[in-house]
Amino acid sequence: MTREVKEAVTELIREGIDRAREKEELALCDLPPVYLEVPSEKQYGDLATSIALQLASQVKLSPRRVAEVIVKHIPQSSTVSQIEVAGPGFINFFLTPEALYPVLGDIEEEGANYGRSDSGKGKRVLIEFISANPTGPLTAAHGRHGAVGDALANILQMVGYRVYREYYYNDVGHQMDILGKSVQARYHQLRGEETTFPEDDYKGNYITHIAQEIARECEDVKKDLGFFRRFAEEKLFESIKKDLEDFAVQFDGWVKEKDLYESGQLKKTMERLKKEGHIYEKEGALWFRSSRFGDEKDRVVEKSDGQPTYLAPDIAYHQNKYERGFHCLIDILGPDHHGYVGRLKAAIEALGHEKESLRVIILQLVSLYRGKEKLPMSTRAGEFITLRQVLDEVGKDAARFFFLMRTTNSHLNFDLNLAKSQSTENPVYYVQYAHARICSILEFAAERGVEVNKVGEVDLSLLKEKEELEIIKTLAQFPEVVEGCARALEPHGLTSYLQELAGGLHNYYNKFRVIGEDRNLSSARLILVKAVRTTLQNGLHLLGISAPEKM
RNA sequence: GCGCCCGUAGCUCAGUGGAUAGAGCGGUGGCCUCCGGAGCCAGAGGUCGGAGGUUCGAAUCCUCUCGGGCGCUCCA
Repeated sequence: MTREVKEAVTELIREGIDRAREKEELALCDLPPVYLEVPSEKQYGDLATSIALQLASQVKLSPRRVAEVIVKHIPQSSTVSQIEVAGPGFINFFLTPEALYPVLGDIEEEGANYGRSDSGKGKRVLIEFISANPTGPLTAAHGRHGAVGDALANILQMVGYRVYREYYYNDVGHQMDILGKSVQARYHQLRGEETTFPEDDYKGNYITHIAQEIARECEDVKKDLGFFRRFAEEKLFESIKKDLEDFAVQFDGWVKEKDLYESGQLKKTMERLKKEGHIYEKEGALWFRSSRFGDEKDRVVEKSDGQPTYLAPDIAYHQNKYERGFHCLIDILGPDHHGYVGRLKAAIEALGHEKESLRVIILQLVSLYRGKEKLPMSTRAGEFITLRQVLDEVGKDAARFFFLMRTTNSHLNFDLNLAKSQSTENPVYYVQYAHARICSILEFAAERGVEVNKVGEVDLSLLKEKEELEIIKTLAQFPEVVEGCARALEPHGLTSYLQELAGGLHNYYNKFRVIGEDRNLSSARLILVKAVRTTLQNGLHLLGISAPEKM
């Protein structure tokens, strides 16, 4: 509901309470804040408050009695048509159509900005996601990270944060060595030469493809391990960037581990921790005293062979984020990294930052299905479905919608057959179809010479069908839905909202004609469906999904 | 053994301490002379894994327990 309406109703409730107090019908000392909610079911009205239940014990009356007393003293108003006391003591408000119509004007005026707010107050946020190392192609699981990270960034921008999207990867160290050795061994094998594969080698077909490419294109190059490693990294990164581009996932910055060594950031950060007494030596290794900051035990940051562990550059990286002026960090990590959160938070606290300034989303696993059949997902064994395969098979829009449909902390079952099917079962088409349908209505209006007017030129009070008012109420909720998604760092609320809005439109379309004999009525209804179209567009845009005019 | 996530309709899942726990799909029965049937409508389907507790009120919070997943390394 719009803020204006909510404020008006809240004011009515306060007035009701005040008057009851003056007449000494409520012995009240302390008034808690009055909250309004949108009731779970339509029969309970458009807005409701549980204030009477909260006050009951204080004023020593039954909750229902408190509600009745308050309602008795609420003055008449043009926004509210009916007030009821229901259930254990809820006060339910039914809004007048006149209170709803202004939403249509707001949407027309704000257009692509409908749903925007400034609640983020321009605060700078760095959101880091995917951050897959270039040791193989992006998998379907990375697809979920990409979809969630990108959509979340869009949503946060919409509510007034300044958002920076970043991808971090390790381009030095053990894993990259194994990558180089895997390609090298495969290359020698292709040439029929004797070779040994490293332990834990990467086994995917892409290793062979890279080796073949080297055999084809790099006849005269000196081929030491460094060469294989660099070549593989470059090739894999090219393909990662291409995948992201086709998946419409944007990044503002790329940070590689090597940068942290070369800029001195790693050294600087470690020295600061040492100086402040957060690092100690034991058994030839350097340990970070993370247990002092709530981690379950201390962690090695430099191994006894002098090499840093994975944690060290990661601490330096996060410190670097703060030094660049970001004081609100979001990391999206896989469930295999949840044990990592404690030490990371310990580190940022040791470096003088608020623990709460880092929010970590643990994004649960993706299981791919083809109908009933579960598909294998093992990076090491080289048996996995790549993001590229998903994109080729179901397309960007369906893939993104499916990745976004669930809460981040529950496992996602992704049925490729379902995502691919252009049928009623597939929610992404359901939503897009509503958009295309409205475009088609507008086209029809143009053919018939029905003018598409502005809100001010139309008699909106002709919109009095129950379905029309329901749609307007749904439209009015959009800004709050976006706000809620931002607050919870959960984009999935938007997918269900869009399904609901599309459902309202389809239902309406089947029951009523937008373009009919009555010109004035047609004009009013055109305003309504245009507002639905704008809102669908805005919602889909936030999710990175297209809003096609024809399908 | 310890930590995190999940357990809600046949299936996939929503549900920020509030009302008779919702939606989509599937299954059943209807709706195309009509702006796009990739659509709509109607009815069926539940001991919210289980047991205690907290309070005016618990799917939601706490404790225990059972099932599934993922971690628990001087790996990344």
